[in-house]
Amino acid sequence: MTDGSPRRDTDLAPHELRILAAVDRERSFTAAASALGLTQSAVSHAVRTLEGRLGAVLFDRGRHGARPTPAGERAAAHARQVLRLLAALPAEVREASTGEVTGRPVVAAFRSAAAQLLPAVIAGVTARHPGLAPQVRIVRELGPGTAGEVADGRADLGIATVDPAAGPPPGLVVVPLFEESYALVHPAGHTRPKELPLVDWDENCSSYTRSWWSEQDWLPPATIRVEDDTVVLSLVAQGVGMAVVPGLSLLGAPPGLAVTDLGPRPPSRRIGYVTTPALARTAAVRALVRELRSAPLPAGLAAVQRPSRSPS
Amino acid sequence: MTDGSPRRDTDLAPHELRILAAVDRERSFTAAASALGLTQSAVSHAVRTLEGRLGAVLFDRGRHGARPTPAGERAAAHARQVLRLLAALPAEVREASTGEVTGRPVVAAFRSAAAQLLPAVIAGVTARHPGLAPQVRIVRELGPGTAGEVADGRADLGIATVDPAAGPPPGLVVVPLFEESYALVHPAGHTRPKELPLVDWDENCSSYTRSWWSEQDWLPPATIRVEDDTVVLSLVAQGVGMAVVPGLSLLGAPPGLAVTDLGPRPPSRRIGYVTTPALARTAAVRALVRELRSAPLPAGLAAVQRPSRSPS
DNA sequence: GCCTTTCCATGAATCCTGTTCATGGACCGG
DNA sequence: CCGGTCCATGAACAGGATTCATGGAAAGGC
Repeated sequence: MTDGSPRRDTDLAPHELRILAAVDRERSFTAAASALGLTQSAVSHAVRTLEGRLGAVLFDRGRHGARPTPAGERAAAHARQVLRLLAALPAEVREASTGEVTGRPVVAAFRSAAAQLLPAVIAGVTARHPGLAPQVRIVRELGPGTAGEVADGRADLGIATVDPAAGPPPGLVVVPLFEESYALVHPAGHTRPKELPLVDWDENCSSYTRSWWSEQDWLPPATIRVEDDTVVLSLVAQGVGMAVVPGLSLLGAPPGLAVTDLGPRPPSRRIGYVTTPALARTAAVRALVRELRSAPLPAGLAAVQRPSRSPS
Repeated sequence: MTDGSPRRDTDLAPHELRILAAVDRERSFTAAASALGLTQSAVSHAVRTLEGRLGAVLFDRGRHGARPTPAGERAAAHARQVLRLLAALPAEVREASTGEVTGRPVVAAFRSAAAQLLPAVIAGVTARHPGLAPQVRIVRELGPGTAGEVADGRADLGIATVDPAAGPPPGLVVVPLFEESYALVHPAGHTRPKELPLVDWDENCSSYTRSWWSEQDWLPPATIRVEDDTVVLSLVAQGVGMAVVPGLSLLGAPPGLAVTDLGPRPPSRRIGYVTTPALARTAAVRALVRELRSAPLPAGLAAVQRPSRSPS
């Protein structure tokens, strides 16, 4: 049932996958070639034969370079996933043979998590496994966000906000780890913070706070939208407005801020990790997840009950 | 960034992974070779270079063949995963490029929906996607009903009656599609149908008609309960009683029946589809849902306003 | 013990194919 | 109209995967 494609001769070799990914990223054959240390001709030939084998045009060639078609995008994303898994293999073998955990897993995280959560995790995991050198990749939690990074093979592990209502995206494993409450920040010393405009930022998936807002009789007089939660905080610190921000964003906030609880049932969001089933079994990712679980919680975070594994 | 492990010379090619998997499975170089249509020598060479590249002994060679070491087992398991992922790539590209959807999705539906609603959908979707072969599974809408089939992984898509009051069950997506009115059926030519006993059936979740009944001053003299709506109709056709049935059940009714409207505000129920978030993203399920939406409405059904998608 | 069988190992030869080289064509901006 | 910048293409090259033809080692039969 999973089948359905006519058996082609050969399957795609790693270097072909790499070419695919490079062209997709660089949007140009020549750029991809030089990025890979190859000739433009090699890339051209490779893409050509690939397209023949897959029976689809993968890139629209034009004067402006090579734009991936929908098929090309899918192919490149899939290729990156395969490459990622492939890259994990040597480390796996090494771990099984010498018991040593190695590798350079890429962790994608949104800014505040990378800043407040990951340092302890990275420190802990490298202390435990000297051969492990995690790479952190900061990604805005917009659109596909960190989960998209994992899905597209650009990361092994993603730290993401988890919407418990939405099911996991296909092919990904999502596990909630922490629950994080939002709090009200306003300029220290301001007498009536509620009369200030609300400062919000793009990444703040307002769905987490929406239900809370709907229960309030208070509506902010205006909304200022900025790019980043750090900008939010500095604006608030300068007295421009107030904001409702999650706990992680508050850590490392500039001075001049006052924080007010949002009552007994503040809005909250969940933070967890995202990976693929295959990568979840690798020693490197397991070590990272274990460290994430055992790392000391920053203030404002609460561990989420660990769901017991249901027998399949 | 696309990188992941300390730079080895080359990374493992698919045929090497295949050899790894085959030797692990066959526990013999020669057997693996013949299974792959290769020479024993080729396998030997390949394993040798692999071991060199990975820096670990993968198989214990002995008189009885080749036994995988722990490292070899991990390597083979990982290799199989990579191969599986790799195998999925062509189908994915094909789907994205030609829009050709393949697969054998299972659709669970209650009888009348399967009989009146699905034929057009199946016909339409297979016409549009020759590679798609949906399976219909008729389920009595009792207890967990079609939603239960989806929740238990026995179906990809369920056609269910939707109670707008009840929230969606955890882990499922429920989307209403049609509104269907109930009507009164009675034997054709009967002078006083309201004096006949009411024929009802198990699946008829009376909650949809209850509020209507409570507004009537008319109460049927007796109730006959049967198993199935087709039985209801044939009993009514034989003059045994009258019944209040939804529009879908009326289609394809036996002759000898008269249908009477139940006034300006007849009881009604909603029919929609049920699936999981993950399945909702698959091309097969999406194609089916699209077809459900665009299929011509059988008489007696009205489309439900399509709720707009909230941004994530 | 010898001989046979069944494993895997190994070096040289072969064939395949990925890559480069050296072009050519299409298009855009001065 | 002329560089400049893309990608395409055919022929030549080079590297490596595979085969061929061996050899060594161990186990079982006699």
